[in-house]
Amino acid sequence: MHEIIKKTVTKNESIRRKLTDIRQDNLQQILDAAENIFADRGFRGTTVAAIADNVGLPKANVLYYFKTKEGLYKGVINRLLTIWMDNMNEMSADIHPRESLRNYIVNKIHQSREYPNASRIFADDILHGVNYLRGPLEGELKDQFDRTCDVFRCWIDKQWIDDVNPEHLIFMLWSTTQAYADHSLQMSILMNKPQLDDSDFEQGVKVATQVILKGCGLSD
Amino acid sequence: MHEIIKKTVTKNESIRRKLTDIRQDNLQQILDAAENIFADRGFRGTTVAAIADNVGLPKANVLYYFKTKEGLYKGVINRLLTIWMDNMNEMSADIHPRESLRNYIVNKIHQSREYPNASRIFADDILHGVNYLRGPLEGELKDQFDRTCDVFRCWIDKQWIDDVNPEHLIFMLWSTTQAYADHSLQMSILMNKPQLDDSDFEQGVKVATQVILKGCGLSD
DNA sequence: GTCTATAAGCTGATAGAC
DNA sequence: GTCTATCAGCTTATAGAC
Repeated sequence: MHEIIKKTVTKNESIRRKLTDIRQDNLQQILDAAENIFADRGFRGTTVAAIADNVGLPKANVLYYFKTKEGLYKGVINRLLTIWMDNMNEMSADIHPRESLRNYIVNKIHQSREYPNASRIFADDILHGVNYLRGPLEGELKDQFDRTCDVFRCWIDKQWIDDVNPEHLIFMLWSTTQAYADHSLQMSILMNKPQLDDSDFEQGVKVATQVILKGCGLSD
Repeated sequence: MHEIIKKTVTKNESIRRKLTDIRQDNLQQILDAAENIFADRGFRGTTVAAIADNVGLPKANVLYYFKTKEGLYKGVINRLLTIWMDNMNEMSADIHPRESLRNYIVNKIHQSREYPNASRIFADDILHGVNYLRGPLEGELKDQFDRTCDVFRCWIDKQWIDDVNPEHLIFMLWSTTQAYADHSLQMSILMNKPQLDDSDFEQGVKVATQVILKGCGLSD
C-alpha cells in the first residue's frame, strides 16, 4: 500500500512537473516572440495574432496565458528591465573614470548590439503615449540615475574630471550609445550598408570614448 | 458688354480664389493636426478619425483631401523635411569649428525644442518598419551627410580638430541633440519635473558643447 | 490546458445625396 | 466641395466544446 501511494504521488508530481515545464516553455516562447514583434512594430503596431503565429500557437492560447495585450507588453518590459538592470555595470566613485567611464561606454554599445530589442522598446515607450516605463523610471531606474550622478559629482570633487553637469552627461552617454540600437537603420542607410558590422560598432566605441573622455578632461 | 464680361470674369476668379483659399486653409489645418497626432502616437497608433476630430471635420472630408492615411503621412513627412532642410545651418570648411560646431549644436537643440514633432516622427519612422524616410535618407539627406563628413575631414586635415571618425561624430551630434526632443519625457521624469524648462535646454547646450568641442581637441 | 467559433468594436476607405 | 451612411476587414477578447 505504501508503494502504491508513493507511486501515485510520484506520478502526480511527475505530471505536474511536466505541465509546469510546458507552461514555462510556452510563456518563454510567447515572451520571446512578443519582444521581437513589439521591438519591430511598437505597441500599437503589434497584433496578438502576429505573436501567436510567430510561436505557432492559436491566438486564444496566447491570451489564455497573458489575458490581455497590455499584460503581455508589461511582461515583456519587466523581463527586459531585469536583464537591463542586471547587465548594468554601475560606475564606482573609487575607480578612476578613465577605466570606469570607458568600460561603461563599451558595455552600453555592446548591449545596443546584443540586445537591441530592449533599447528599441524603451525608446518607443518613451516616444509615444504608452509610457509603461513611467513607474520604473520613477523608481528603480531613478535610483540608479541618482547614484550615477553622485559618482560623477564625486569625480568632479576629486578633480578627476571637469565640472560637467552630471544629469546631462548621462543623457549624452545614453543617447550616444543607444543610438547604435535605435538608429542603426538610419546609420546603415547613410553609410550604404545593408546593416552595421563589427567595424561600425568598433568605430562607435572609439569615437564615443575618445570624445567623451577627452571632453570630460581626461587626457589620453 | 465689355463691362459685363469683365465683371463675370472677375467674379469667377474671385470665387475660385476664395475656394483655393479654403482648400489651402483646410490642407494646412489637416497637416497641422496630423503632424501633432503622428508625433504623439506614431503612424500605426494614429487614426484618421482622431485627425478629423482634431480639425473639426468629418473623416470623409480628410480622406477627400489626402485619399489615404499613408498619403497624409507622406504629406506630413515632406513638409517637415522642407523645414528641416531649410533650417539646417550647414557647417563650412572655412569657418573654424570653434564657432561652426558650437553653432550647429546650439541650433540643433533649439530645433529639438521648437519643432519636437519633426524629430519624433523621424525617430518613429526609423525605429519601426514604416520607413518612408528611406527615400530621402538615400537622397538629399545622404548628400547633406556626406558634405558634412567632408567638412570634418577638411578640419582634420587642417589640424583644426583631432582625428575623429566623421560619420560617427555626426551620429553622436544627432543623437545627443535630438534626445532633447525624443527623450524629453524620460529626462523630465528622472529630474522630477513636469517638463523640461529653459534651464534644462541651457544645460543641455552647455554640456554638449563643452564635451564635444573639448573632445574634438578644441581648447576652451 | 487547448483550440474553434464568434462576439463586439474599431479602422480605413467609399458611395452617393446635397 | 461637403458630409451622412455604410461597407469590408481587422482587432482584442471571450464562450464553450474538447
